[in-house]
Amino acid sequence: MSTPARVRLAPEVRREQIVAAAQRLYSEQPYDQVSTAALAHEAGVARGLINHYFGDKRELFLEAMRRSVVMPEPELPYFPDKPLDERTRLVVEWILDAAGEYGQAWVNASGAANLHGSSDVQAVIDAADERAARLVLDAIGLPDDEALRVRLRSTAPLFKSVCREWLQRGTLTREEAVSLLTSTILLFVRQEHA
Amino acid sequence: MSTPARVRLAPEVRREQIVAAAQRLYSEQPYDQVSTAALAHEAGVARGLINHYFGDKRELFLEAMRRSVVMPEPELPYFPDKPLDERTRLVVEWILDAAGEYGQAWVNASGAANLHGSSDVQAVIDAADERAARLVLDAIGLPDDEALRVRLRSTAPLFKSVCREWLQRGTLTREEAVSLLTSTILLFVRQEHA
DNA sequence: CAGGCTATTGGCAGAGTGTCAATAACTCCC
DNA sequence: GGGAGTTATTGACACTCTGCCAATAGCCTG
Repeated sequence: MSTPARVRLAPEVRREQIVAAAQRLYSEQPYDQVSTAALAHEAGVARGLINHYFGDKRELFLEAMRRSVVMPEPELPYFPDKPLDERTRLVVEWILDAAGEYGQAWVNASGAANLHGSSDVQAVIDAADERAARLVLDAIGLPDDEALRVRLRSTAPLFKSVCREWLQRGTLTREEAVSLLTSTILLFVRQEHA
Repeated sequence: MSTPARVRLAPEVRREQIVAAAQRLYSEQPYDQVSTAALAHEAGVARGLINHYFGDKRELFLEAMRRSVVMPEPELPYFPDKPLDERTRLVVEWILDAAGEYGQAWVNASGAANLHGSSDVQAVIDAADERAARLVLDAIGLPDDEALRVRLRSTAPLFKSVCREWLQRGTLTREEAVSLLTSTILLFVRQEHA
């Protein structure tokens, strides 16, 4: 055999490998139906290694979630010369397209499933929403103001639920979704001045 | 001792007792940190009884969730003589007050925490949101139209996130929350005609 | 008060989780 | 090229948790 029974990798590489496997499994089954044995098997690794790298099954789950939940980073469109509402519409369209291609993970993670007030899962999602709000604010060309960011991040769950109606249920058209969300954003960022 | 070691109750009573205990525990700890032993102990019951009544630990969790997640039933205000936007505002105020008194559970349950597309938890929340949309539509005095209900239920997560900003983080005032949500509802139910 | 119905229990078997000392892959240096 | 050291990786062990089921004993009815 060309590959020895045991392969030794750089820690970061192995970490990635395990997280990737976790993302794969958790995209098909909920948390408590995925055993550490299954996770280890999918990653092609001994079960103990999961605890070595992540300490905890839950911690690995959170790490996988952090990756799946983040809005795709890159260049949001920016058109300084166009009016605010048009810039906003373009940003919304960009987000919806990204959601469409990028997969369901972002759409499906809109809040805490447990009833617990401050859960670790909620913290992960909050961080992602906060970051998204920052990016959008920047793309629209508004200052990264505390009050503005509060308003924008509270619309993040709305984005996800509207996307669900559009993508998964087909109860809204893309155009309707764009229109509703654009108007909402404008509503939220403008009402600050009132 | 006045109470015998074993007490025999009517099934519905015992069910309630167990669900109530579960609600109590799940409001403090996430799902996978609550053992069936703890649930049974809290309810003052043998562990096996949980499986007898609910079959599954998960099923008990979902039942507890169903109760915590539902918007308080009763009479939403209704003022047929006032204009639409004023009626809407009154309904929004009623909901926010209810959220304020009623506790955090409703606010905290805004979506699925796992990455899994169609989760059982999501189904419970969807049902609650659907029902809430129906109630609100009725209170505002609009017809229970499919298209309208789609729009309204997609705003449910927004209600929850705005309430979180207001109640838990204090980053929005009550008045701001009322104003933002009222405008959003009007936006969503009106844009249908466009 | 006896007998039956069934709510309730306790213990068992299997699966899952975290820990830890032992193992062996890879590197560095001679 | 080979030996020693570093540390990534493993496998087994102890423990907890879950679901199941036959045995038990409240409560009701006659």
